Amino acid sequence: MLYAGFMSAALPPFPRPQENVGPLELLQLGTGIDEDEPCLRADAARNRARLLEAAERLVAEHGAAALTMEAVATAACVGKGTVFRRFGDRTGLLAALLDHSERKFQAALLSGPPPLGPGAPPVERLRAFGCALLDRSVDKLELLLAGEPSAERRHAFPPRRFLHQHVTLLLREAVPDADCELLAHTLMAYLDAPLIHHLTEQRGLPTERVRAGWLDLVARVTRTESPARGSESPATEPTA
Amino acid sequence: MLYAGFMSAALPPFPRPQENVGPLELLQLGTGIDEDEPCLRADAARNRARLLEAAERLVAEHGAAALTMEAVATAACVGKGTVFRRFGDRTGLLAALLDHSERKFQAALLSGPPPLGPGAPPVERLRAFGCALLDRSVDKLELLLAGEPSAERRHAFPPRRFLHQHVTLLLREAVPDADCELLAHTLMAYLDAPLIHHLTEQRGLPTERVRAGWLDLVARVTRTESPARGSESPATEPTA
DNA sequence: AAGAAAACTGGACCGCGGTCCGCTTGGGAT
DNA sequence: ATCCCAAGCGGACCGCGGTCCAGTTTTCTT
Repeated sequence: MLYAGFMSAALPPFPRPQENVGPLELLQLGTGIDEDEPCLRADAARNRARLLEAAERLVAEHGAAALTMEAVATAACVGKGTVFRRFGDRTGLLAALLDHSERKFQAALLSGPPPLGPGAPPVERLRAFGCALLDRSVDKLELLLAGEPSAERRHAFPPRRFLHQHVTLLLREAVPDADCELLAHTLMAYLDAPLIHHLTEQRGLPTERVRAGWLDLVARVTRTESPARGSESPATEPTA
Repeated sequence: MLYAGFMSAALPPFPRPQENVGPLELLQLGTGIDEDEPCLRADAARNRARLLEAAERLVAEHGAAALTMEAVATAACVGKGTVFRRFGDRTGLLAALLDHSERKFQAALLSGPPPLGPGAPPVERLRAFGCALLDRSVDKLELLLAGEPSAERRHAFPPRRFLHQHVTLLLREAVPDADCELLAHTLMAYLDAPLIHHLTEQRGLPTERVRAGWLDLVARVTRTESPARGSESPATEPTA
């Protein structure tokens, strides 16, 4: 079954899970996450807050992987159906938990100080982007892993699309005659939470090496030179 | 909860799911998939065959995404427990379905004719590798998507590790002074099934463009020149 | 203030992935 | 031929994600 838009082609479980974005084109310039409940009934808003608070507490207590929708509902003194109506599915709930951090990051990209925000040359912004996203991902790794969308939706998820779009734009400035959309996917893939998790937690690489890998990757992809290269050894690779 | 090895740290559901590889070091030189049941009781072997056949039929009939373990068990006239004992979990069953193709591909890499097999210069082998894997992935896309391991296990799965190792080795020949292990992750990420699915089915890119993207990526990562560049336009990018 | 439509609620319900455990069976050893 | 027991078996069982819908609450209209 193919998808026509963002949400599943099948009819949504309820009138509308509310937590999704509008038409696809919107997020091209928007934040990738719609504004906080534009018009939410008083009780609904209260329940939403309760749910988020409960979820946050449960994650802190038992870890994101162990978070169940039912437990959140119970902890918030609310019916299970309410959780799903509000957040669509487990992924949506986890995404909501990440929303704050997400927005902050997006804001920093769009209007923060350089080199992350506008004002610096594109390659420098790319470098900063990767390092910042790396930091953020390490920070929120548990939520990111637990909240990963299914394979079919992964690349269509608004936050990812937003970041991808950002990278694409920077690349177009840096390497105008390349297929920047594809190249952006490559760069984004390097920063994917499951990969970071694998590298840092399973393989035990120091984050410094991962960061150096990003800088090198940007250099290669944009066919520029690494900053500060040649003075230190080129990553020792204690492979196994 | 962190992982100590390949299978979950928790005790396996049965004595041993049988379908996994041995100790991690083994797959460094092995195929990444253990040999066909080295010693399997007659009835067990028969049931295994039945199960695979039934699964294949069900996938052909209803699609891989709709495949349920229970349905496979029923269709094979076998108890549900047997399916899980044999294949560990849904992912394992799907992996078994892909096993044939997997081995063929691995054999081609290890001992097939160049440029895929040994004998060609590393960069050329990388190019061929990507194109071949791309073809294979497009071919088996449905199974690959349906059988994707969970985020935590994804990069630790034997087939992936094997391919990653292969790319790492080629890269070490091509760019000796780079962090080839990380670079290999980047290259592998470009060939990930969910990304290919997104690009070809959701965004509608022609596979030709995706293939060109691979060749360009290899060129950039290895800091070489694209083959046949300059004659055609550099990927038109009909973005929005 | 009253009535009606829309939004929201909660918990019963379903299907599936995965586990458990008492029973069966295959295939050496004697 | 018989015994024995590890390997295998299967289906009852569990928990969770997700759906449904009859009833409730809020808010809009007049």
